[in-house]
Amino acid sequence: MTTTPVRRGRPGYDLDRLLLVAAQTFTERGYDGTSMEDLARKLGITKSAIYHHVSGKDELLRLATDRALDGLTAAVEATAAVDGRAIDRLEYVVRRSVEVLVDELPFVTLLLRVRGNTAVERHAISRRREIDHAISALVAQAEAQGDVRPDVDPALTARLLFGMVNSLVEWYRPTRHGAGRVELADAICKVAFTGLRQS
Amino acid sequence: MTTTPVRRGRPGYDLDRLLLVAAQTFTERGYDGTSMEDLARKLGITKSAIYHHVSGKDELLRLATDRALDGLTAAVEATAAVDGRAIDRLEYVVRRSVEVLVDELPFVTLLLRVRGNTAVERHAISRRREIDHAISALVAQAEAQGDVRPDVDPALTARLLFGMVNSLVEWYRPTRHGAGRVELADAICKVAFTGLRQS
DNA sequence: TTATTAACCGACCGTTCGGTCAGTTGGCAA
DNA sequence: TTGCCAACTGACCGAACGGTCGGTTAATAA
Repeated sequence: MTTTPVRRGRPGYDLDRLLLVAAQTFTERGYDGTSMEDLARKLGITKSAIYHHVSGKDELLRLATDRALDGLTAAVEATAAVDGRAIDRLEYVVRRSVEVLVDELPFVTLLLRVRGNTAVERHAISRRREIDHAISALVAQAEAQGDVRPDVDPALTARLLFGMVNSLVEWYRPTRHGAGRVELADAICKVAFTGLRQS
Repeated sequence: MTTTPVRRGRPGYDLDRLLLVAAQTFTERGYDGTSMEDLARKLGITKSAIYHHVSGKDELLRLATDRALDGLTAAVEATAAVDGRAIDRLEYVVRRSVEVLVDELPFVTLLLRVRGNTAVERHAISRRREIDHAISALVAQAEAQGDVRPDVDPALTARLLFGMVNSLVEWYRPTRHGAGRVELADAICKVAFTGLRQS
């Protein structure tokens, strides 16, 4: 059981609330387009107060992207525990990924915008690449087992699949309390695995 | 037959070359992350020389995104001339879109990163929305004709389809002279229309 | 040769940026 | 009621930003 740590001193923002606002604003205005003043104004505190919580702007980015990556990594790792054919594990990781995208939308959206111009961004991209490789290997395995179409390169298939899944951050807007999360995953799996054509 | 317009005065960069470097750099470092000095350095000219060609940074963005939008709009409009069922026109517009994405990669990539924080960005998003609506209507029509699966909302289907298509800008890197453009469109159509599952 | 024209240079301006620092505020435990 | 400590403030700094301007360079047309 998790006990709330004893909060001492003057109450105010904790890191979680700060991170959420930072991730949302970085996504909305872009990392470079967001000034520390912008964040401070949204939080209702001064710029220098932010430096009480983090060492600088790039630590905000690091913590926010790490949060998304931790969720996605957990989704991929949970897949290993699923038994069955590779294609079943693939569908499972798609469903888990959709859940993470919805639950951690501001952080995953930010992650998917990162391009690798700073050390923090390169670290995030490196972690993303590991996840992509794991999924790509899963697709290749499913193809070797005869469950994925053999006429398309598995690496390309994996990219198209997660191109579709990740596009979620471009248009999905949360309804109250993540309603329809499962229905969304259902629809994505239907279209991705059996195609949009009526057969 | 197009005649090259008579170039007078001191030779140097023209708008096209400038736009290409601008689009590439905006994509790589982000619009706000790119300074006019950065562009000047890449072009081998001074910052002020850029202002001879354009009125300011945001005009560079406008011209670059317009170029992508003109290509995509042309792809959608060409679809109207195709006869046959709606699903055939849908496949046609996917293929034409892939061509545009490949041919105008730096400009389309930039367009897909734009978020709507300035007037120029909002204009680009507005034009994009028109294109999205046209494609969404096409999917709805194909579903009404019984050629697209009826168990997924057509608007969602359209988003997933072009989520997949547009993801191309995230991983596609040009081979010399656009080789494999058709094969790429083939693979995307296969996966999108009939699914990645071997049936 | 000369006029015309496009392309370009370098110094400069006001503003905003990320970040620093010495001090102040306020809730809680003892 | 006192002492502690996390949370926060406001003034400030050097650097980088987008943009301006008056003048210069190098091609072509006449």
